[in-house]
Amino acid sequence: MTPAELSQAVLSAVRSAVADGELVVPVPEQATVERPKSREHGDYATNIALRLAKAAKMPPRAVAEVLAGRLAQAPGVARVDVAGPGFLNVVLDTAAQGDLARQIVEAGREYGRGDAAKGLRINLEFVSANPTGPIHIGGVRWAAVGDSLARILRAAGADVTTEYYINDYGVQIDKFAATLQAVANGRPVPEDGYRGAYVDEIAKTIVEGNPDVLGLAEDEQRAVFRREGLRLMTAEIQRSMEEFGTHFDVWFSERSLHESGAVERAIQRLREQGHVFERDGAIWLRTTDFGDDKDRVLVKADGDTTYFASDAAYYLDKRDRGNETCVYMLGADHHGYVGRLKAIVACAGDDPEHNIEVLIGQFVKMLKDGTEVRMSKRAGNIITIDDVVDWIGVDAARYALARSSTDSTLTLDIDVLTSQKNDNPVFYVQYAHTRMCGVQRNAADLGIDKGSAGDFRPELLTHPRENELLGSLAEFPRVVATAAELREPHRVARYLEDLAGRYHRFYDACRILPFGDDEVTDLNRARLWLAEATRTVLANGLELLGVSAPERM
RNA sequence: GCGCUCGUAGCUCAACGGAUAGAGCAUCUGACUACGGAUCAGAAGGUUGCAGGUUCGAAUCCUGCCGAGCGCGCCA
Repeated sequence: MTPAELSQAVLSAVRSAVADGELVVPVPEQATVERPKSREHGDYATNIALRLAKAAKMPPRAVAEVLAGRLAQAPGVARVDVAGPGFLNVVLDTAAQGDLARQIVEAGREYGRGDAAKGLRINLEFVSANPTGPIHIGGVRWAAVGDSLARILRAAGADVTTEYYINDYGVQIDKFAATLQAVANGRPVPEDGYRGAYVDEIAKTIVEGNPDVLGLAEDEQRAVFRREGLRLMTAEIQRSMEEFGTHFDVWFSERSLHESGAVERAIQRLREQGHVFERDGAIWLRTTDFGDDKDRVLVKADGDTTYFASDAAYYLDKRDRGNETCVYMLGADHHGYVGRLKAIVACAGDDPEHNIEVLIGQFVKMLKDGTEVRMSKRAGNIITIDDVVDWIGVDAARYALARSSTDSTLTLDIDVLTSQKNDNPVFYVQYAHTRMCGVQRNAADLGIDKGSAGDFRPELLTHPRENELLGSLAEFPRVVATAAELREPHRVARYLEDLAGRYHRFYDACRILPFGDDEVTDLNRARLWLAEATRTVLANGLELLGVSAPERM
């Protein structure tokens, strides 16, 4: 008995009551069924009566009374009570609930996957940091969250392309090249240049790879440092991302948009849509037609195209590649772009409510000795993705960054990260997984097998801890679907922490394997099914977060 | 000034409009001669920034105020 099946049973009860004339309401499309916080409220509760009360012109409790008797007849339902303002509290038949363990074990890696986002072609762009330095802690948050979101959306059935936009065109790259050139020549870093050990390393690498470069004319030197600096830094970022378990299907070059003429074509297309105009010698897009607070320049009076023009071209390119929805994950410092990005979509004749989604995430704040560390790429005091991985490893880093909502700023204490690595909840989750693996090893040593599905006796799983564990396992598919729908990977992490806690408490209260030379009972085998089901969900969930599920720790 | 986001336990953070607002860390008290104690049991900790409103019900939605971060270029 899954929540989805129970939800259908609730709707059947409503239909039945309506058919009998005891309830005069339109039958709703969905009925929410949730796990009550308190076990006294049964295995599941539904607020359907509260929702229908107004339409039925009846008190909520009266509606509940009408539905309770009918719902109690559903297969797998043991009892239905009316409680509080009109909730229906449902107690499941033990065997019906316990059978879920078998379903999960048999589904294996497929358990949790669904079709909530089936048919959607989504382009997910995240990180996209300038290739003028290593990825810093802020970018790492997007790497962890974005990559998890891609995995979750795919689990929900979506066709996802992950993408990194390389800003390899424009003045920032020029400044980076100038910095490298200055350092290589032993000159001081320019006022608006970049600082940090990585600058010295890259400059050194370029000179080693191009021994003659310092003999070239200034302009020619600059070109070499520009080209090589960009190449090396991009490769470095790609290496960091892959080591972080974050894979991008497409590394998209901004410069390629200019070289291929895509920017020109984009402006032409927008012109044909009737939203382009000229003023003061520049070419503008009338984004204010679609809610932007001011119009935006596409081509400056000096003839250069703007970054905004690149954005427009990039969006159209993504769409031309078959992406139905383009998701942008941006930092809080870019929230001002939302209006103009949506306006691009609208100006192009697309639907800004469907073809684009802009997710704004807050910063990661770093604490050292109790005070905030202000980072600046220019000043060179950044904390990089490699630093964080060195301190706590990929698993702990990804988990720490992905377990909270991106709506709120996240504060990480460097002293805690570097010294007490055990306080990361990921270990709690991973340990639950290794515990089950340990039980399996012991079972194998003892020659104990959980037996075939036909011998599994789910009705023996009557302990309250077993019941709670089963209830949590049943939630997993809904958690994945909700995380995908709301674009909130942290829901998966929070769920896993809850599940791990229930497993640990079950493990503490319910002996799985027989003691000493005791006979192997059906209960032992039933618990092996339950434990294996839990291990499956923990592994599947950790996979969605890009975190390993170790067999030993 | 205008706009976006946020304000929840000492700290870090949860809670698709649902019942008594939850975890972890830190603090205190217990449980190791049987599945790995990176665990478990328990205690303590809150006027969800403040004030109104919407309704069966608000941390959540609306309005105003207070506070924090960020953004308002023919920069990228």
